[in-house]
Amino acid sequence: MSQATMVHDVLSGKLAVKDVVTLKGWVRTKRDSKAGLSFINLHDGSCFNPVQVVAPNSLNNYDEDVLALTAGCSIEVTGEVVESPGKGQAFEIQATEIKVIGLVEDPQTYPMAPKRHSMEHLRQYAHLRPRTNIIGAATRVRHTLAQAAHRFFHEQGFYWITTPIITGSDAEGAGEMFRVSTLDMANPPLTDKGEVDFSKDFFGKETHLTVSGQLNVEAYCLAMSKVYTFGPTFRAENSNTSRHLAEFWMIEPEIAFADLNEDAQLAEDFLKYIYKAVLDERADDMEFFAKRINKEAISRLETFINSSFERIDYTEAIEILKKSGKKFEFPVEWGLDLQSEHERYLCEEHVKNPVVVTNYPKEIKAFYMRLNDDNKTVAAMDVLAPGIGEIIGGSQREERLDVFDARLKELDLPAEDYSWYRDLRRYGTVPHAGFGLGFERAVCYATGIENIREVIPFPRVSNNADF
RNA sequence: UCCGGCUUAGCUCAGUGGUAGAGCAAUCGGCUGUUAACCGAUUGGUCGCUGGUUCGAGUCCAGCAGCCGGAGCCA
Repeated sequence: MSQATMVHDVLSGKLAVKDVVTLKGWVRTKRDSKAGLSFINLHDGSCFNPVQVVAPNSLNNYDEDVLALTAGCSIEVTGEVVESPGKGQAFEIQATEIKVIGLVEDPQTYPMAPKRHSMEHLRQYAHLRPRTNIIGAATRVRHTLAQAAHRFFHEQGFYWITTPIITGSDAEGAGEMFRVSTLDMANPPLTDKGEVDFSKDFFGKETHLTVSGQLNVEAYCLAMSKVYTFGPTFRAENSNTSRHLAEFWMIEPEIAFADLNEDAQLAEDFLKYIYKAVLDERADDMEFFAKRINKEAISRLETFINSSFERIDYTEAIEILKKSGKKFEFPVEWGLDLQSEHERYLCEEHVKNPVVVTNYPKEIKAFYMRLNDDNKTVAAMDVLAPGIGEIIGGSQREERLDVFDARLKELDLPAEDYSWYRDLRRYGTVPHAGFGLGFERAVCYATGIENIREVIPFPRVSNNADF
């Protein structure tokens, strides 16, 4: 690939005035001046702002090509970097040559016309929406968060474990699953009992898309000490909200010889690290989000990374909610799970910052969570963020085989389904803990974008797998 | 899955049972080192689909579809 100059190189001042460069990109807007020139705003994804290209009518293809340019056209521009005499940009390109690479077929119906569009409209054009300010900015922030996540773990001595996407385990216990099968659905092989015979299926058993890499990553944790997963996750739940996707990316660190406190500290350090990276590296995009999406987009991240998370025991949280004097739609009672409205009160009104709620009643939490000494609660935590709700769910895992087996029995789960997971408790077991972070929710929090479908390139939700 | 709402021009939306509207975009013209410029004009419609009520339905009713918001589930 040729070392093409990017818009970012020009606007950042990396290039010297009078350097002759060739830029390739897409037209965002064009303004013609009868003074004998046109102004073209060109973007190529390398940064938030487009570069202004000044096209004089002395160009030999000015009338036929330059005047015909509309939003979305792709062009190649050669010209000199100059200081801009106009307001709004320090540098611009004085074009000496403009080549049209691709015109827009019908400017009137081009879906990304230079005007305000609704998010629903952009979603219907998921293949064209990355050309817009907001999706471009969200894409860069998403990238920065992903890179920062890997960098954080790497610097802390974690190993990235790629856990399987297709799972033969029906014990992940985190929700409805998508089946993976090569059987002929119209005419499947049947057992004597008349049920579908999955022993004839591709893997010789029933398989699904993973709902969590946690159980697998625990195995690597109990050998490599500090590990994490970062990959796609699938939930076949018919949940229709701005916070859920059928396909999303999850980050799940797991640390050995650690308890819930260290887990919560890890979550805090991690979130602060990735959000600091966004503030440091994507100032241009964040400025846009603060201006157009959420006025507090930048300030709340600054507050976030400069204050320590409040930690509240579940039992304490119940007391706070009871004493709040607020009228809640759902009851507040020890033993009941916290509802969205309760979580929102805790982090948005009571603390006004992210809050870690710990030690939930065992009845409302998963089988693998470690039983506390009170025999009533488990060492679980939720990190709640204002505006998003639950951004992280984690726990210390039950490492004691006898306690784990008792818990399985209590929940009527067959021990044979957990044979390899039990092995981890039979051979050199150690206390360990981890959490799951919904990556898209983290992107929502960073950008202030409210709907999770805007922060993943091609969202998959029930009834919609277009593109 | 449940509750509520919406569906009218390329887009965003007005529209009181009686001739289909605006802004933006697009096109044309004017003006201008312009900044999602400004001024003027023009083009653009099976009012989501099916049925019903009515002399008459974009408007009222029913069904269906799609989308949006909230809830549940969760990350």
